[in-house]
Amino acid sequence: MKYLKPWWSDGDSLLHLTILLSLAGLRLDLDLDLYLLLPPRTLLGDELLLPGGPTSPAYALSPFPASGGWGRAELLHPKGRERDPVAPPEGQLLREVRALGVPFIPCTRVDAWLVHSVASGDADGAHALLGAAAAAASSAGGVGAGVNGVSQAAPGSGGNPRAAPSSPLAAGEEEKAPAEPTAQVSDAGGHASEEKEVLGAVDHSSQHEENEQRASTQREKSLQQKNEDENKVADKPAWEAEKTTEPRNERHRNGTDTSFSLEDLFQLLSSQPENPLEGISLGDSPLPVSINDGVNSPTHYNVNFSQAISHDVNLHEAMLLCPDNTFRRDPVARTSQPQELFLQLNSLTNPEHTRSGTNLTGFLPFDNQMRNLTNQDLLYDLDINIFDEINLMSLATEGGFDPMEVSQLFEEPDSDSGLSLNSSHNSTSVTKSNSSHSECEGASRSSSDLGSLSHRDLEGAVGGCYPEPTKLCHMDHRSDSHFHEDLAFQPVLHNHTYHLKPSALESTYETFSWPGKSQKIRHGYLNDTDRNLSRDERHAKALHIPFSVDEIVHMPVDSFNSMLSRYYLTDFQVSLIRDIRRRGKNKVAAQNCRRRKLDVILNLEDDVCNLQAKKETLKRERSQCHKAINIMKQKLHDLYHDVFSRLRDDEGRPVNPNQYALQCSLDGSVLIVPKELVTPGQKKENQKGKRKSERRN
DNA sequence: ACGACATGTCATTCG
DNA sequence: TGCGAATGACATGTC
Repeated sequence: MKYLKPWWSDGDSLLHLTILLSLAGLRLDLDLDLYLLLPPRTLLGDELLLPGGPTSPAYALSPFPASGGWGRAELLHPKGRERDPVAPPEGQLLREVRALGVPFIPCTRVDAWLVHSVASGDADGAHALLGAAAAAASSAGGVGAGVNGVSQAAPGSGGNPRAAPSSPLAAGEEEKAPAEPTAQVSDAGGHASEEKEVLGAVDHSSQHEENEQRASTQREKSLQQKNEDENKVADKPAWEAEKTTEPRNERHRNGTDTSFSLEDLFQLLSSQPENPLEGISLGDSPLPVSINDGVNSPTHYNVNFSQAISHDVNLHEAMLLCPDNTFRRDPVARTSQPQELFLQLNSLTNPEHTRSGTNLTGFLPFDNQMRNLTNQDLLYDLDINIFDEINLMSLATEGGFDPMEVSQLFEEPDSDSGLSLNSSHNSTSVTKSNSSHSECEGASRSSSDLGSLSHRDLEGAVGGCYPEPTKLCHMDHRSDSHFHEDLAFQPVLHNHTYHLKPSALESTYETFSWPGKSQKIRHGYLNDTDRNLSRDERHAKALHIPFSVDEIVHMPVDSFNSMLSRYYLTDFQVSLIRDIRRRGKNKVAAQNCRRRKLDVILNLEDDVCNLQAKKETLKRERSQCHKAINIMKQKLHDLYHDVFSRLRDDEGRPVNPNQYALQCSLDGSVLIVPKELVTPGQKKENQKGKRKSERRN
């Protein structure tokens, strides 16, 4: 446990709760479900306890921290509300919310949590959550000056909360004055020192025990101060603050107004459609809050929502896979989002009012609205895009895709359905997260279905979320509604895809055409991931073929045929799979063929070289042989003449070599034979040798 | 702009 | 007859 020492120590006003959320930390932990339970009448001087809080405040808000603590960020009530080191059941948490009458701040994904609550049957808890929201909305009077003041009070953020990590440090100078009873709005000057202190308290785990003791002591002190302030506030009705004509921000600045309605909060939220929290500067001073959730009696306390609320926590951004969602990116759309979000909230609480055009100020009491709600209403209205994605997924798995539909889908550049090639991947990740889903108490009655899927098989599949054959067959027999209900929990589960780059969904718009010679992929629409995929891989992905291309191509024919028979595949999918297999095999064959051809060419070239070398060698050998032969012949010729020069006839005269020849007999004897008697062959040889010797001479 | 080269694909043949 | 391998021919992308 870590105690965050408050940066106000005057203790004469209601507590200005500022939870310093590290923007960077939140960006890194966007899947954290953050709830801020802000106990009423928490006094200034109370210490902020972040159960299970590790080193980072943002991380400490995780509902499932590694330490096992219950990641609620709450103020320890001076009256001694004991922290609960053990994670309470979800329903208990919701009941606590309702019992306390405190608002929940829709940080990161509390709305997703709401879906989870509804889906898990905890309608009461969902109502409690919605109650606070609806109560705030019901009193909405438009975006007031206070809201604007808050929004304008974030010069350091530059309108981009992500770009202003230092904005919490840039809170107003006025807040440094301990005499200020309440924090001022619009002071973007800095809680620098305070935050440093807080962060320091968090980071130095070695001082943990010391901090805890100090916290305990200070809680006792603050308890007295809080009771005093509580009495002061109790004397001032909540509506009184509303009566004043003084601009809210001015009132805040002057410290004369210590109330801040949840309406203000939701006006802030609704004024920022893209990110309900975007316009709230971390440097904003605490806003006095007057809470009336429509269920419990009004309570008053001050919180610094500006710092308690995190950025980058819009449900659409956190849950859906639409990083390039025009809903968020389009500046024009942004301007229209406040009402849209508000209307969504309205429709959430009472769809009929929305349809009938009830304005924002015409809300029925929350309880009346909520009684008319069903879980399906809630699920439907929470985010229709989720079901768009689900429907398309089920279409792929159950009915297959019509080529024209697929083509139309992919060629629609303005499509904002969220269904994309990446979304299918996303579905995979969502499916994988069912394990964590099942960890949630009462999470889902169908989690076992999806949770039983083989991840190993899914990982290799091109199409993303596909079960094993037997599981798929089972799923096919389920009703659509059931299937959708299962998948409806996806947004509630941890979805880590919102860090995708805006280009991640560009592949959605890839031109899809059936394989053909004239086909040309418009790579401009492909993201880096899909650009690396082959055409067949993209097609298989688009048609949600539940096998990887490698499997399709390299699988033995028997396994391949049995696989096709085991899966419910459309003719279109089967045709594509067979084409993929054919093309894949032919591609390999072509590669092998070219490799062999190249090898043959190389071998032939080697043969040529070898033969040429051999030819040269033979030439040399032949030349050497000729030389040797000539030498021998010359020696024979010389010997011949030498022999004749020594020969004498019977009369002692030299023998004429032109008239006689030497002839070797078989027994080794040498005879002098007249040339007339020499055989023709011997004669020719003798003549040849004679001519050669003459030429040589 | 052009050619060389690599690669994928189709059509066809062959075993 | 079906299938896979092999291969020529063509198209396309890249350098």
